[in-house]
Amino acid sequence: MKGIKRLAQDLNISIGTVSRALNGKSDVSQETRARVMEAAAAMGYVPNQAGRSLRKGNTNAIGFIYEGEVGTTGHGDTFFLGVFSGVQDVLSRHHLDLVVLPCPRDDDPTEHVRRIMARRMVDGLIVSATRRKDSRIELLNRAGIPFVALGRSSTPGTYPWLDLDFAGVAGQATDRMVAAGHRRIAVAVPSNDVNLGFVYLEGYKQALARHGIAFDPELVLRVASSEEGGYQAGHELLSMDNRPTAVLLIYELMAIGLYRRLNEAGVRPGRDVAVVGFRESSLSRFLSPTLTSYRISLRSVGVMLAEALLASMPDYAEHYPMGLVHRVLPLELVEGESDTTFVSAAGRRERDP
Amino acid sequence: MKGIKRLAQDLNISIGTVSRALNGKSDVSQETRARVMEAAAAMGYVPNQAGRSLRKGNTNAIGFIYEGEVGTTGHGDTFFLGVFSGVQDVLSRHHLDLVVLPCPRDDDPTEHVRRIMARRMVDGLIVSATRRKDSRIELLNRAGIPFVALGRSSTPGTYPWLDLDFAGVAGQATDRMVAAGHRRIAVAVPSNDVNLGFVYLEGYKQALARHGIAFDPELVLRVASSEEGGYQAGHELLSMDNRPTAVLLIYELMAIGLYRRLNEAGVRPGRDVAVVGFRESSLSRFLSPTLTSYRISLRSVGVMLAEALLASMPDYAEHYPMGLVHRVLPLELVEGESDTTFVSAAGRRERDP
DNA sequence: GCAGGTCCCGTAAACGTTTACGACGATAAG
DNA sequence: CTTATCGTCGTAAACGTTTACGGGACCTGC
Repeated sequence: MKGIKRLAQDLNISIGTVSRALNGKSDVSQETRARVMEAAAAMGYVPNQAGRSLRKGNTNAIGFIYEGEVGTTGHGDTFFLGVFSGVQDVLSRHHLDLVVLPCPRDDDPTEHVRRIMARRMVDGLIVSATRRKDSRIELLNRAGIPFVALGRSSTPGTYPWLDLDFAGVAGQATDRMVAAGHRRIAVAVPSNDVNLGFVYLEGYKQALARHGIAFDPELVLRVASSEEGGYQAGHELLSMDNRPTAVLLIYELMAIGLYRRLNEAGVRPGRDVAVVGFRESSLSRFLSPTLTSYRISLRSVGVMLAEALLASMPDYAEHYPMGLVHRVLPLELVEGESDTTFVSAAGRRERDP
Repeated sequence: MKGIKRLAQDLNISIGTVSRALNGKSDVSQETRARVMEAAAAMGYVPNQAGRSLRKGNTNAIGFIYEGEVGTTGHGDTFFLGVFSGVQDVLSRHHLDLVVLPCPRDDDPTEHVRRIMARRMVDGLIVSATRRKDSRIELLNRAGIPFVALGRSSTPGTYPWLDLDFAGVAGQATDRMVAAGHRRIAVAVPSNDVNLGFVYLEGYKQALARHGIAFDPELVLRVASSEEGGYQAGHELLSMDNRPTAVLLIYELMAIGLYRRLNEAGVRPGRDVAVVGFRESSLSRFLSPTLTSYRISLRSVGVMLAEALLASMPDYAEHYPMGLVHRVLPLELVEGESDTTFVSAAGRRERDP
């Protein structure tokens, strides 16, 4: 005999009472509750999840959907572990498990979500790398499964989402470059249709418009969000006849490849070309020149994602009275040498034409 | 009405027959089997996992235990996503899910495993970052839960494990350095008691012994496996009175910090100091100088981990007739500039003392 | 015509929980 | 003393599946 039945037998109590005692229901005396708790602790009793799920219709698990393929997410491969960590911090407080559900690379993302839903293996979902028009969101909306999106989408519906302020950051970075005297500013964005690339480009365009600079499509470098992509971006940069004097990277890791390509060509990053990147890690300050970048704590992103999700789930909403979360998270500027050195150089160039 | 019952009702068949048809049991006619299959596909029936788990006593899920904290694993934070990807590739073929179970950072790892086992939420486990003496393994061994360890451990028991050949790699790298004329070779290993650090150091020591070079404990740099740790290693290196001419890094990412620290001091990596690192990513070849490193496909590590685990699980062993896996995976040398340039420099130094 | 075998299929129990419902005793109110 | 109220607890059904068991229909060979 196992589980709650064993516990009940040992204590000469009915299993119903044991269950009520463990779940903190009101109709059980203080004394028996104490006895049950003690006995449960003694035998290391942990409720069987399958039995509970079957009866209650939930699973005590939250799914995290991402795409395992490097470079397709617009983040590269170091992004998610930090986020997982934050998500798990919150979930563990509620005895919820994190189920990571990478979309197999030969599978259609929409079909992936459909299967997950059908199996009813999670109570809620975190879906990342949202596309500009995302049929997964449509699907989840119709199904009524609680979920939160990391990254906005133009797909309508009342669901919580979080996003990094890539528009703002692209705008600020552009402002910063313009203020330093740059006129031709290149921008490296993911080559796929992930939404953040679009958002990022918008911020860049609007900033250009503010400063009366015409948008030149040639300056948009569509590459992978990796070292490789950075190298590629450097390559394209160097091959332009009217070479840009600054370049914005959407992902920090790209700086490694970009630096290399520029150095190969004898072009010094931070001096001949200003570089700005995004995303947290200690990487930026160990590059040479140190990278000016916009930082955000990935763990905190994970924490907020989890909180936004729980806030939208009836069973947990009381702990997270934040309603429907639509939040754009700001990033923090960390000045490095990769563009500040250039400021004077650009200034000089401006001063004596 | 839902699930299999609904299906049975629609077809005027008993639910038992429907279940048998779906599960490919023998005692069901070809005709009814076809009808059931068709109807199931039509209504998009997917068996309820909770019901099935309760009855069968399994969960169709595999857990992956790792420690979320950056720097404590000996790998840093980009390691696992690649491995996950490979694991998932194999699991999805068997309709198994991957449940990622990061050990909360304020939690005891052993207690973490104990809880997971008690909840019976997975059919098998992959446990990473094994310690030299690992009580988690002891626990799992006693409980008889199928698991595979990534990284050997001195804890006894008959369980499958995989390991990267850090001993061999440290030995080869040392040989290589000695052949290039180096005598004082520093080595950077994780500051915690993760087993691979120990293994790595052993390979290094044995290689030294082969060449008749005395082991100098001062040359062992115990730092975090991160950019930061690399910087720290560089710092310690520079502060030595009799400075080593070569340094082995256990983790590629450390090279970034090391390079920076050396450059700050006007010491050129690859020329004044030879550097060798480990682990796959495109990082190595985008550093300057390109890093000589030992490479392995993380995805393939994941694939092998999953296969080794399934081979030890009765229900899946038939597909993976490999028995109990004890395998040390070799890494492949990728020559870069970070030590080859030095070969001649060291040679010169050797030649005219 | 009868024993034995084969092929399908239905019945019902079981997995471990939660929870609606009712029962019991004790106490309080009338 | 009766009746209502309250606090506590046991009973049993339900969640969706799988599977051991048995039974009916049909065929075979004597």
